[in-house]
Amino acid sequence: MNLKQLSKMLELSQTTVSRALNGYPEVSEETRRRVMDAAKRHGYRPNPSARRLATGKAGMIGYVLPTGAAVDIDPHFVEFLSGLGDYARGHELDLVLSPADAAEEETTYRRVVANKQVDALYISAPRRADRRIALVHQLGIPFIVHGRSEGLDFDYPFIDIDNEGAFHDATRLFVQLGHRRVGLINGDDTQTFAIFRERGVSRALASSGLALEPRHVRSAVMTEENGYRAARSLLETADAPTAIVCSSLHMSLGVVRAVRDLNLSIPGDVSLISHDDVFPWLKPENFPVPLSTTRSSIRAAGARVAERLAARISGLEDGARGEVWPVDLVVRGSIAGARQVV
Amino acid sequence: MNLKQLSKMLELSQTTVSRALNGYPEVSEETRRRVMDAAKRHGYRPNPSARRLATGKAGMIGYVLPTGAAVDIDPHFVEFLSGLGDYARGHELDLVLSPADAAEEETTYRRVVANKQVDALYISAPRRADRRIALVHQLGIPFIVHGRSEGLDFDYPFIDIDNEGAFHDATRLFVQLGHRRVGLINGDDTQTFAIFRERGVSRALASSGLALEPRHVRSAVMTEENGYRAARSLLETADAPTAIVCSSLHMSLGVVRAVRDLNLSIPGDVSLISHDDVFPWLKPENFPVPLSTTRSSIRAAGARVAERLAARISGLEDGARGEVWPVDLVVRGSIAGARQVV
DNA sequence: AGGGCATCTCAAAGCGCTTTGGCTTCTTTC
DNA sequence: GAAAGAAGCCAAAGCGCTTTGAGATGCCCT
Repeated sequence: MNLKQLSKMLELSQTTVSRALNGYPEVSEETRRRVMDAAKRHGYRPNPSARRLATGKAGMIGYVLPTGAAVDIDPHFVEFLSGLGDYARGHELDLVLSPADAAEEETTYRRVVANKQVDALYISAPRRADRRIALVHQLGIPFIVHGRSEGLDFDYPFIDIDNEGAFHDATRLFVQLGHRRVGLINGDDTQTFAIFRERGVSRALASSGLALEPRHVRSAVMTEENGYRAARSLLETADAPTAIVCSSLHMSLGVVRAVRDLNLSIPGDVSLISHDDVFPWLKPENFPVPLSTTRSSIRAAGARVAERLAARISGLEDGARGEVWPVDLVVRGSIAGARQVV
Repeated sequence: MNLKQLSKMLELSQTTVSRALNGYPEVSEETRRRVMDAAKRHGYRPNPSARRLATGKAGMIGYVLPTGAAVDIDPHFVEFLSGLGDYARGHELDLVLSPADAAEEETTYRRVVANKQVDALYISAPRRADRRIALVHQLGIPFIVHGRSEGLDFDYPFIDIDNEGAFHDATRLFVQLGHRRVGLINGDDTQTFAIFRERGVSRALASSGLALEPRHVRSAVMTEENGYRAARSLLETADAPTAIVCSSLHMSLGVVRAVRDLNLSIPGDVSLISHDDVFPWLKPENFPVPLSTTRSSIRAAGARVAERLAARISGLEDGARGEVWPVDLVVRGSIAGARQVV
């Protein structure tokens, strides 16, 4: 059943039927009702390919998925996706994933935009002065950044959590508990979120006259293994930190293992606060010692990104508003006062 | 630059240019070369929306993403996706994710197919007599199932790992080591993979005159927390199993925690073999006691699914061939002989 | 009564591609 | 040398929608 048939059936022109269906004002209410009814009764649904060719609108949002033999998609992605889905279903908004490896990323963005495959796209895990943001901004397609990038000479819409604030607060708590040597096990430090987190730790220490020693900082892709390595190398030194802020739960698994391997204990020898993106499959309260965390649901962020993307597509939102979400600091058993205040 | 302009420029008809570009035979080699050159030089790329309207081909593969407030996307998905991406990039094959909650799943499949949004789709995590498979089969769109479903009255193309064989072999090893009470901590037992795994354990026990006691079986969504619960309830009984086969690494994290909480040890009191889908962020060799595993890369499966999907789209593959991949059994420190052979 | 103005409807022109059917021109065959 | 066939190209008709520009129709006002 296509528009032609439907309009013939109604003895109206395609124009009128199309307008009635799409809510244009130049159609009488009666006609509109009649058309709507018939459409519903016959299960008429406009062919998206045709509509798309005519309007240039795709009805989909896009994401260029970084892939590559040496690239692993982060498990955070799956939770973010759950959130996107939460909004997208019920809005008949589909998501197009365009895999691209780093070398062809720009080409892929250009292709996706030039082909009008999607109406809007989002960018995640931005780095400093992220080129993708600049590119997409310049290409003029609606977009939202999940996270932030510094060093760009224009504003752009984003949603991010207060990484700096979170890690600042976590660190301040350590300081209040008497810790003077605080370590940071961070994610990949080319990413903005990691930069902000380090900044938060630094700032909190600084306001108590302390400093974040470079030798107390580690950063790497957030896997259990890297968490283990980082923790070991941090804890095996002479003036090891007595408290650690860690960027992910997966890394924290490694930290816990390292602490145990070194015959130390949490929180007796080392206090630990981890960031928690809220995964269903791994919860900080279920760690051997329940983990204190800075918590922010990445799933909620996904839903919000989808919502704003939809708003931008339909013109309800424009401008470059950035949204920064506060982060909860949840205290559990993994922290204690410093053994001896120096 | 569109076809019209390009053909005008070449002083050829659109027909000829189109044919030259798409490799039809009724174009002279010289003309083809000329066209190809011009196309490349001017960066001409056919508009996919137009092509799509004309041909009905979308150039994308689809996946109906189960979502819902109570539904969490499994982290396995992200690794599978990495695999899909491995193949898809370089083939300019995009993936369309259509989120749908359980109640609307069928509608969504119908919509996706009716709209010709994708040329093929895949289905994962099938259940017994999976209705999605029946639906998609009936709708006549090319598809591949990742996993298998039993109780369907037709054949269909799939790729799956030998879940039964894997868990059979793991269990047989336990039996050979003298274990007589083997427990199973399984994933959601409405899913086929879980059914196969249980079957594998049963069969191995049976061939030694043993039986898989229902009270030694647990099944739930594969999270750390559920692993913990399952292990505790299994190990706190009088005739607790001395060896456990577990369906996922995340669950195994919980098992390890439970064992420790009960002041037991691995492999002293309990031997453990886990299935490992090969996640970059969590590796069995890095468990407190390195975990023996049945190993199969879900990422590789993703790549293979994409490859076969592409083949089916282009008509290189048809029929209902099922592919079953063998699973490695990797022995590490988490298993030992039974303390006392009864 | 007739000009002016809404209001509602329509025919037709795109959107940019593929594909059908037909038309030349050239080669082959007997 | 005519018939047959092949090779190479083209005009035009879709694909199914949106949107432009214009044409009816009815109503009000002077």
